[in-house]
Amino acid sequence: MSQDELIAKKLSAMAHPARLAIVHMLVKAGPQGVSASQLGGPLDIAANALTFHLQKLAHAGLVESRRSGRFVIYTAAFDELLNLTNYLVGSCCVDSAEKCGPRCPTSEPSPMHISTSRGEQND
Amino acid sequence: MSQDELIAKKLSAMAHPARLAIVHMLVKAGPQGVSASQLGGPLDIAANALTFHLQKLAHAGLVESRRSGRFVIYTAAFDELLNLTNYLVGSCCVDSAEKCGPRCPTSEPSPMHISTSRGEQND
DNA sequence: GCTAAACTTCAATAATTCATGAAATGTTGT
DNA sequence: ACAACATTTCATGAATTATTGAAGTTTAGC
Repeated sequence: MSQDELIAKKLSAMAHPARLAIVHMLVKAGPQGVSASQLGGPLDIAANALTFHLQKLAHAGLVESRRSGRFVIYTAAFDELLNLTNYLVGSCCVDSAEKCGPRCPTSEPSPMHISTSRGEQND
Repeated sequence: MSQDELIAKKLSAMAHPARLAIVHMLVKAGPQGVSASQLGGPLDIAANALTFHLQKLAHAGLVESRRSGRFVIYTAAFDELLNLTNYLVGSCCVDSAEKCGPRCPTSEPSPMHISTSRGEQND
């Protein structure tokens, strides 16, 4: 899977209002995570639909899950999310830096520039 | 259109390898932009397919176009892209900041936090 | 073991998206 | 006006994605 295909898959996973809201809740919640039912309640998503969406996000590597009693706790995959955002604007105007204005995201070092130790995912 | 729907639309627009490659080329090119044929050539996309993809991106507000002679020059909508990336990780662990680690993207101010003067888009 | 709760799987349908070929539009130069 | 180039529009079919209802699995408590 090419880099672009991998990134497109992640974007595609988030390109749905329900899933975006899920990711947002998980990002807000931080590393402690949120159980599936805690997500489904406020967002008003049926249980099976919730599973569908969470699996899509998990398959794209954007969320992780662990079991805790009868609950399944989901957490955002922060590294992957940061990778993603960095990719989107991380190479602004490399072909013509001198023509880019002061708001260019690469004009000053950003804390977004992190590297993970993960290899490429093989579907 | 809700905030989530608007963001989902933008993500959806980029959730395709060809469109992602287009955005990447435009971001790399900076404000000067690139003509449609200059995009289509290297990416090996048929002219009509290219139009399809560019329109999807334009409709999501991620690219802008202007005519220059017989060419149509496309540029990335940098503000919108930055808005987008900021949205994705901009509210990390607001519900439990103390439990988030040092890599939390909100743990130090980021140059990504910009505000635009644009109102909400009404489709 | 039984029951309820939390979650997942399955199956069918509806809706959207993408690729392709053919035709049309707009622009430049002769 | 004409020819060539750049881009867009239109129409079709294939493929993917989302929604819904029903049934199945795992865990905790009695």
